[in-house]
Amino acid sequence: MSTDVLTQAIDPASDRAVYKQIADHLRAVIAQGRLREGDQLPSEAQLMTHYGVARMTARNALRLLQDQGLITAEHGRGVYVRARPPVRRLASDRFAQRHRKEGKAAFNIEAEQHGATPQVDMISVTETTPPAEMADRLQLGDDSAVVVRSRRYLLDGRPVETAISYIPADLARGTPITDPNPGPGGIYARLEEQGHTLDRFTEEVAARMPTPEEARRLALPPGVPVFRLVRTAYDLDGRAVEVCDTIMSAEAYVLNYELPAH
Amino acid sequence: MSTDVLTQAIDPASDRAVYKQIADHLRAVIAQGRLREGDQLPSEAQLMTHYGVARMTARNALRLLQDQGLITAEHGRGVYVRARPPVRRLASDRFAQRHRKEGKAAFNIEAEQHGATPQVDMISVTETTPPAEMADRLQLGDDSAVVVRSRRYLLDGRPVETAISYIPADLARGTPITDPNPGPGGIYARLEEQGHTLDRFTEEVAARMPTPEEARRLALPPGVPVFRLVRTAYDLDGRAVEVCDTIMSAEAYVLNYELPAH
DNA sequence: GAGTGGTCTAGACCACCAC
DNA sequence: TGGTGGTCTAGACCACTCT
Repeated sequence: MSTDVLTQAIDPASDRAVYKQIADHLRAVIAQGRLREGDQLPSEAQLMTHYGVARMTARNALRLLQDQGLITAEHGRGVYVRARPPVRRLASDRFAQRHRKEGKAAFNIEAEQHGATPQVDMISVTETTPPAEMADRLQLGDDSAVVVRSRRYLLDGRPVETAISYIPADLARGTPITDPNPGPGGIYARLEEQGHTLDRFTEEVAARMPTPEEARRLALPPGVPVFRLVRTAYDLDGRAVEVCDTIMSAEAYVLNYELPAH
Repeated sequence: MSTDVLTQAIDPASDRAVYKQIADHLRAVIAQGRLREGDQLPSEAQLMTHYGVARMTARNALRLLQDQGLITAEHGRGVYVRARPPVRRLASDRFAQRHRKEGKAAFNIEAEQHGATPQVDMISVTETTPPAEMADRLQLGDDSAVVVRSRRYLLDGRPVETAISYIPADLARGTPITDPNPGPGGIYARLEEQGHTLDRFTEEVAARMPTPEEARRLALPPGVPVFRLVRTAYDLDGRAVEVCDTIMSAEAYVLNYELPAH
């Protein structure tokens, strides 16, 4: 029942709030490895009797740890030390031409390297006018038409990222880019076939707490932030040919970049 | 008193918890711009009377928004829509040699571009053995000596990031790198003076919720994640000459990178 | 002193899970 | 059926801020 990890007592004379002291104890137990990933924490009732506090006080302690991403509560089952998903390291060359030429999209290449099964769902393709932010990045007027490709990526059945691509409509019309499945190599391969050889990408990385909608779509537990990664693809003429707005569980990713020193 | 934003009523027949419905209302009010940055939300007492709920229910609604980083509670004053600090965009060329040659450290260059006053405090320099992770990155044994430089950066008096650098001791001994103030151009300029011309950097970007210690050192309000950015500097021989472990308020930064497409 | 949020108590009923 | 967490009530005392 994991009551055996409850060794410390609280100090009622301390200025520190009781629930924070309890959280400190539990955090230390986890940090020391006395409770590991997937292990069950003492129940709220056990915390109440051990520390001699009301239920709200015990719950507040657990909430603190939950907000820090250390534990998850499962209704009717118990509270557990959070199991971290395997981290995916995104290399800075993941969009290199040599990978496209093998006829594979970046996500699939990457999934295979990890021995995971890639999957894409919630695909939609529409044509509309872009949000102002995306129009700016594409160097287009707000009233220009863009093809919007929205989809969600999964690994082994678990959602890991959502992405929305914006492509100027004049580049996409009449090509497989407007199809839900754009074919081998993905839309970058299709753009290059249209004569828009890709030259470089820029990526903007931000991190924040998810909106409720994002938490739902990515099945995120509380206390897990998301990356927002906005990638712009430029062709050899310097024209922005695509902007991709990606939301990823921050827990599941480490982003790798190379910077020249000169 | 901002009671005027309380227009909606809750639906007691709904399956959705009452506190979540209240949070939804308040979130919508903020999203619509009817409450802006710095504006005060209704007090807990006002929420109780308006929605006809107990105090805990009102507090739970506010806590939800706080965990999402939308509001901050100030003891004795009220609850306010969170004011976002100005975002600093970190360019991928910020460690370029041309900047070092102007005799400035990357942080100072960048602060000036934003018209902010840079400052560094909590500086410490010690010599010790590196944590295993850092020893790996430096391609050193665990028992090798490294010089550890720890410091905190502030803009206009507000902390924005902490950084810990690890430099192989044989590169640092007898140089200003072991001084709290390493001189113009920072430690990268000193390393180059020692013949270790920098060739490239790698950066690893992760994001997560801060530890309590990190939240304290960066004065982070609840609901704000941090970036962890680990940069490794390599000289022309391919030797890792420094690893820098940086923790930054994710709210205050957008990271920009350039990726070649070939 | 009045109003605010922070902490804590002692109960209640509910939904979910495992046995 | 019993244990778990989720929600909610109705109070209490406290620390902090502003006037």
